[in-house]
Amino acid sequence: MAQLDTMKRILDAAEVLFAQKGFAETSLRAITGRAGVNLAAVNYHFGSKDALIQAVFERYLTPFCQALNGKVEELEKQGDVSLELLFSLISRLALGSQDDEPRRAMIFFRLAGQAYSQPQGHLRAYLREHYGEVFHRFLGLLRAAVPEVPPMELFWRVHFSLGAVIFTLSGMESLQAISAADFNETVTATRITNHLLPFVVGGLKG
Amino acid sequence: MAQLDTMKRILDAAEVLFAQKGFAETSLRAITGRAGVNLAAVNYHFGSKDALIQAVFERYLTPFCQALNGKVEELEKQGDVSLELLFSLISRLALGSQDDEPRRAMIFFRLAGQAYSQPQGHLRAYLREHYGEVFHRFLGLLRAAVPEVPPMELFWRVHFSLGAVIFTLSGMESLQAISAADFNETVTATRITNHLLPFVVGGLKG
DNA sequence: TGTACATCAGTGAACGCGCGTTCACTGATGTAC
DNA sequence: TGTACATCAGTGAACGCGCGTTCACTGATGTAC
Repeated sequence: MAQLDTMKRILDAAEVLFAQKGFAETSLRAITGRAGVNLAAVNYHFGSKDALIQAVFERYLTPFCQALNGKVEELEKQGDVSLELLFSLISRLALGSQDDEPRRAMIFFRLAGQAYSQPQGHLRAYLREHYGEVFHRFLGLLRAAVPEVPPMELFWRVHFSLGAVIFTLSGMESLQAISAADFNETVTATRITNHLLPFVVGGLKG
Repeated sequence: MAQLDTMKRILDAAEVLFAQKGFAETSLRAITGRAGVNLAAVNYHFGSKDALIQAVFERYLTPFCQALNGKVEELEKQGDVSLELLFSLISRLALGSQDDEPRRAMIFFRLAGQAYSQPQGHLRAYLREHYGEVFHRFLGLLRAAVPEVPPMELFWRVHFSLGAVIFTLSGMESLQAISAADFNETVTATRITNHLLPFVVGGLKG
């Protein structure tokens, strides 16, 4: 147990447990137990439980948004971008930016769903502040891809799409069970994305 | 304070608070405080907090599903039903089945979202057992309305639609703020539904 | 009609429990002289 | 090279707090004889 990897062990454990059971339902004792570190280590390294939650987001979002930012810049110069291309870009970045399996992406979307549905939303405010700019630039590309949809309508439809994605990837565990029973296809994040793409594209066009 | 309305007062308060802050984050003390009744009254009337949660669902879902059941029966005889008709049916029932404002519907969808994302899902199992049949009959009508979409694809798209609806109505408070800032339109459940309908229809058709 | 008892909605105070956080402490590593 | 001190990751035990639940109790209403 080297010095520096205590933080990493905590982040890894927290990520999994937060996704599995939610922020409030996951205790620091559960996290430190899973990570094999001392209870007080969380407060020592992160300061508080809230700060730990934020750190979990940061570790995923920062590389993702950096990659997205680069791609957006590229596409802005290029012009004339299709909806399909934009969404396959997002899904490739979300699923593949990490070098481990897409389980990370699933975890992340579960977290995002929770962050979004937290009513007081200090976490949402934080995300908006740090990653809002990339989001707006992406929205610009989107607007150009479907010029026939008025801005307000597009705002709504992007939100609906976000809902479909987050809701689906949040509940993958239960979908796993249902899908395996009714059709014998195992559920993976990649496969879900393949189903999602035509739905979202169809929905955005109306 | 008559005898029987203590239960109603508790249910009313719980409904609002659960929707506002979530199940786990809402304490019995907050509920009974808002309802103006004694803390112990919840356990006296409902047995436990979990049972109270279930009762809140029942009070909304039972009349809704009864109404839906009747309509489905009607449409099954009729045959040749369009997607648009099916979804406007659902939205009319969800928004209008109660005699008070559609705030109830918003609350309900918020609750549904939470129930769905609870991983252990005893509540989900309960809902499935009690209201699963109506859902399956409705799904049959849906299948007939878009025969060109294969069953598995439809399964996924229905799930995506559910996600869009629940996610959106769950987060209405925050959307309220964003929408009011960017476009000056106040957000109501009815208005959201009008935006949702073309999105869902478009998405289902692919 | 009057008395004894049962039922039931509601109450106030306390229970034990798990939570996030704090604090005094240890022991290893680095730095100054 | 040796000693004194500072820094820092990590620890174990305890803290107070809010939670869901329980329990003995009250007081009103209904019922039997």
